[in-house]
Amino acid sequence: MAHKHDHSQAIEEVSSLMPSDELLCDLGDLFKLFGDTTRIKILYSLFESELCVCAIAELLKMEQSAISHQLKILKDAKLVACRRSGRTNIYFLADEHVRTIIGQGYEHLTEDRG
Amino acid sequence: MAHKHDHSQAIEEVSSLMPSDELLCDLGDLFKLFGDTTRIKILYSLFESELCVCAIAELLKMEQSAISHQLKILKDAKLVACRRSGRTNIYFLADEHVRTIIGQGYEHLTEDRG
DNA sequence: CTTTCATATGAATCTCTATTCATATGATAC
DNA sequence: GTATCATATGAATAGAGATTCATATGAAAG
Repeated sequence: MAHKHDHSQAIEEVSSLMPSDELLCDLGDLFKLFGDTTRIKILYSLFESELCVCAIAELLKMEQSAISHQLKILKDAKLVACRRSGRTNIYFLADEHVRTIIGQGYEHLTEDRG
Repeated sequence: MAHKHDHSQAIEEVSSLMPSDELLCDLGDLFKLFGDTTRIKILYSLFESELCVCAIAELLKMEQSAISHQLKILKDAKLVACRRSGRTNIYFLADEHVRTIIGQGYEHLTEDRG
């Protein structure tokens, strides 16, 4: 903490531009949702059409329980929502930011460097 | 895995639109980098000016070692880079997508719902 | 060359979290 | 009602990862 060379000026400048700790924390939590391959796959699978739980499980070749747990996380974060249809729960994207955020990441990965 | 109701058609449609497993995995890894408050703060602090390690540590009120570890992760991912200046290492953003991706998350959090 | 400063790094710890297993809930069919 | 299907959920496990501590490296000053 006690450093010898001074950078208090730079720190002051940057400090004044930094968002609140709460917002920065929320930002981290938001991106954490996208930071898991299973959740990314689930979100991507809902890009074009709504799907029931077992369709997603079959598509991703994963257990139904694992998918349900992740869907709950995404639902709590309001990134997906669902509606009942008979015995099945149909999930769909609930936030258009999902597309743009994943799209930006996609661009970053597929874009030629330059 | 063996479900009784059929959704093979929906699965086929979605399957054909899904990116490769490798890309989806890379996407998850990319967002994982933004899914940590410390790394978000580091990246944000580099938005306006380059900074040395101990300036970041002082700014975030964290130990120098913790910052160094996270900077290594960000550097390995090519999101930041650094240059020597005497005894200090000056870090700076190495990828403009950092701004846009964080910006999208910021918009999502601060935008009025509607 | 020795000392000091700035940073990097390896190991250990601790926390967080994704998955699995077992089971509960909720809805339809019979 | 009972049986079956679809989903949700709690507990346990296991793996990943963030921080700390101690120490190593690397550069400049003396």
